[in-house]
Amino acid sequence: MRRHYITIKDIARELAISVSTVSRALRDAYDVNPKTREKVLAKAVELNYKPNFNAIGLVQSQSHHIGVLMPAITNYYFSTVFTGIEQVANANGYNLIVFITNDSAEREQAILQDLSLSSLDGLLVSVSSQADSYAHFEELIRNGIPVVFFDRVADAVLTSKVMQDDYHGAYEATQHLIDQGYRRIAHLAGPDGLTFTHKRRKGYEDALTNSGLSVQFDWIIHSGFSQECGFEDVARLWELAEKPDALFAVNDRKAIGAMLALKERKVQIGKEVGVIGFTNDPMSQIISPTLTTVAEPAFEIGKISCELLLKHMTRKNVEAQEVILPARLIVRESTRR
Amino acid sequence: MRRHYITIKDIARELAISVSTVSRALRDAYDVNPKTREKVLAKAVELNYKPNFNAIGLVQSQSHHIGVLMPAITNYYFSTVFTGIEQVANANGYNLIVFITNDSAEREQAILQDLSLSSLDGLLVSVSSQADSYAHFEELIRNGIPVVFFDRVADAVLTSKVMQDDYHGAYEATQHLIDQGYRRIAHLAGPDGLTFTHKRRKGYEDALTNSGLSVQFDWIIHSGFSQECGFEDVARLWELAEKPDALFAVNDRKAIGAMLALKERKVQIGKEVGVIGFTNDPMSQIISPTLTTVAEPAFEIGKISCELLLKHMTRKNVEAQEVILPARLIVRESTRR
DNA sequence: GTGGTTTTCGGTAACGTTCTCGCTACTTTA
DNA sequence: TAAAGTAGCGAGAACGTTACCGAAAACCAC
Repeated sequence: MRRHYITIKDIARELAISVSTVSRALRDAYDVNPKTREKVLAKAVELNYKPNFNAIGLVQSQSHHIGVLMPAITNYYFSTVFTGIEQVANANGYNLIVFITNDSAEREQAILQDLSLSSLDGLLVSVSSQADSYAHFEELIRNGIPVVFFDRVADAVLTSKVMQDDYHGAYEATQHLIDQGYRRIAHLAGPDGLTFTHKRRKGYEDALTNSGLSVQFDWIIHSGFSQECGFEDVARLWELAEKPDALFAVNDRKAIGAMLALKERKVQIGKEVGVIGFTNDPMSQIISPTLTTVAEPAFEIGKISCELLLKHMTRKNVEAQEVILPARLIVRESTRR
Repeated sequence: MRRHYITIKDIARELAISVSTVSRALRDAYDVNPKTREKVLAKAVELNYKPNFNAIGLVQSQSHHIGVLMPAITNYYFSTVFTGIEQVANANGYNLIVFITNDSAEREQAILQDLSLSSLDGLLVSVSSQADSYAHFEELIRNGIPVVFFDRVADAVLTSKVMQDDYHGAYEATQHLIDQGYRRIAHLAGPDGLTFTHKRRKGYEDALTNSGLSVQFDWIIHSGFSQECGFEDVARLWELAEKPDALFAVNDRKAIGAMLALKERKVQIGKEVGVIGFTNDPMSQIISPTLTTVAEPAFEIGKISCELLLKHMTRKNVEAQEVILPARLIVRESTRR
């Protein structure tokens, strides 16, 4: 199992100089003659020297690794956020270690439990929807490993957070439905434990009351994020005596599930019942009628999260900040009468 | 930047025993009294000891990291493969380091160039479509770092590969079109450089000739994987004097782009022109008419790739093998007349 | 009891790198 | 021309852990 690679000792021996000098030459050229530096660099290329990050990490107590902990990667939003993270991390010479929780609180706990403090310089997190304890994150931060939350944030933890404008996005979405003449607007909400679930619900409720419409609690259904959940939510709503004439879903997948359920009931989407989602998943342009939605700047969120984390990692005592990026209403056919 | 954590030295000091004993007790209990082992374990929990993987990696010359190098992660196929990889890696105590090439050969080269040999125990790869040189992979393998290819494999490199049955999947897809009575079948093919592009094209061509149909070269268009490419390909095909009456696309996104182009031209999909894709992207069930496709076992491919890599990593001289998983035709509306 | 095993433990080197400090030799200054 | 400064380099310790080997202690059989 043991392998031997070219080390700075090999370079030193071949050039008959000390390892200290080689080490200095390879990094930055202070206290080293330009000529020797050239020689070292040339020899390093010749021998195809690659630094041993374990050794560097050991002596500097850092790893050049950033952790990314999130519920899933098989959907548009998370994979796009991740791509943004990757771009920034890579440009700054950091590698990404990915942990997928499958939206399970136990899994999240287990991952954080096993996490070696020495193997990560920082952590980007979107919490699972059933998470109940955030002690592990606080422990990480206490131990000098910065944590930045994105999208699904843990309010209680004092650190930087990056998210879209959930409240105003939801408000605008609901307002748009009202403007289109819909009056009995239901909300297919997300899991109860998440911050943005509440923000989006609040935006929905405020838009209703500000227009003089009452909030009807049996038109608000909390469930998961999947297409199936949206489908089932409609089934429940359509058992009510007074059915809604519009649906505001917490995300596009749920909205799509809802649309499929409406189609099954031969309900004309748009004309009879308006549907609006959240995310701007590419699917929203594929389904017919095309889905009105609130676009989240996923790629930007990834980039900014990572940039913020790097700031926390390199500078000391950067104070925690909340970055809220604007969400944008995109009107399509599903809310056109 | 320096941090201090609990080490085995701390445990040894508190228990007044040697670090060697602590080290043995924490790993596996040979040469250590069960009682002392218990004491060590208890103290480790009490002090919240976390092993330093840099130090372990340094002395054992391994990292407990597996690299995953792929063109993108923002699509159904790759993100699902990745989830499969993650499941196996995690179950075996390995972390995943992700590299995204954005399907750029230069980017891929740069990543491999910078790769520290000590920071990875193995690598899973899906090559970029413009890749021209595979020397870096061979160098890795020579240096004792196993490489396993999945989906987009590099034929020339002698190592294990995992893929779906591209040839038979394409053959079956084309045969299905023929069985449905389509006769002028075009192929929206993938980039020319990739192995599976050729396999799928071969399957398509063989199915045609075996049914006595001729292969018409202006009905075969090679382009990228995106929806836009599919859209443009149809535009080109519809300029021809003799238009096709069916389209076999190399993947679902392209098929969907093609469907959008057909809809724009008021062509009735299924009835007038059949369309079939490849992948079984969830979008294929959302679009209407729903898209007939060839399902790839993406999750399985991820799992098996990682299992195979682990085998190469742990056992010596495991011989390279090619695993080909069956692809499954799923008939939907887009090929129903 | 004596000699020989076996069990259990500790000392020390090693992994590849950086870091601190001190030394030499050359250059500058008065 | 001597004193002072500076550029360039090397020796050795340190980072946290495992691996190897030898020694002490406990056990066993006769």
